[in-house]
Amino acid sequence: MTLHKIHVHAILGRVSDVAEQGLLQEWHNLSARHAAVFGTLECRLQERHGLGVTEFEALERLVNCVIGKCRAADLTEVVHLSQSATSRLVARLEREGLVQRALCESDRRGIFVVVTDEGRRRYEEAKPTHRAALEETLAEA
Amino acid sequence: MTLHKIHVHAILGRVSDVAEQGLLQEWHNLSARHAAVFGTLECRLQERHGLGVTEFEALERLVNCVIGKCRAADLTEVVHLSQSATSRLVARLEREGLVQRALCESDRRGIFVVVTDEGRRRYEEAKPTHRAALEETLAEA
DNA sequence: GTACACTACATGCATACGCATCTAATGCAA
DNA sequence: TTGCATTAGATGCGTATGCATGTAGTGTAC
Repeated sequence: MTLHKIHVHAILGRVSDVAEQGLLQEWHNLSARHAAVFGTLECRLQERHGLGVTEFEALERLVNCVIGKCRAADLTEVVHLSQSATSRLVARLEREGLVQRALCESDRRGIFVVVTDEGRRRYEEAKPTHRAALEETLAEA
Repeated sequence: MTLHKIHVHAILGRVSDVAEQGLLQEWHNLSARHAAVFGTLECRLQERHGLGVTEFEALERLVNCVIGKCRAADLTEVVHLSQSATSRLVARLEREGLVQRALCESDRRGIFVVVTDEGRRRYEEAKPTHRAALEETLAEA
């Protein structure tokens, strides 16, 4: 191996190290940022409105549906949770009277999740808290 | 209220709506991005190395300490978990032989968490998987 | 129509989490 | 020194999570 090749290796090594450090930094930023925002949201929504972040996001999705209902599977994408966790999330929301399960006539395996008036009320109540927390935690970076 | 003031209100209303939508979008991007990266990391590290994401990040912190040990509280910041969750994380790592708890002479309330040789080995083994997953999931956005 | 693969959602189970609390060590003040 | 507030970490408890699986409805191939 020539001296030249050794130098090339050393340089390529450093280049990939730099790239790796960049990725690592990006991931740590993302992670820290997410933890800060999610943590604040969870805390504020819980203490002031008795809602978890995922409960709130699910309600938001439902309220923004013109028909006020959507399939359980649609909620799964919104909350970034597993299918089973989403199922239990809907169960919690139903237990608190914020949504109702409705049969889906066109595909009787599925269900519609429907916001109740109480659900809309709780969502609208919590919305300013949610937005304020976002502004506070996202602005600072 | 004059017509002028009504217009100003309408404009300010739209301005704050736009700002709100921007924040919302930013949060949803952050959330989706985090879920994608974390989910992939968790999956790959678990199936190929039997490590969770937080276990890996804790090991990384320990290995990068020149002295190979740090206080339990230091790990809490790295993993973005509660103090109690960190305590149990250390317990899991210890049960698997990847770290050891050591008395901290200067402050006998605290402990040092020390990586074992096995811990270093498992970390170095998993590192390429971790980096590849980061590259894959962070590059695409 | 029957059989079979597939999909939507529910649920048992093991595990990880946060909160509240406990224990032990520290440090400061009277 | 004694007393008390504070801090580091461990742990009991209730809850949320994911995985694997169960149940029921759909759609297709024969």
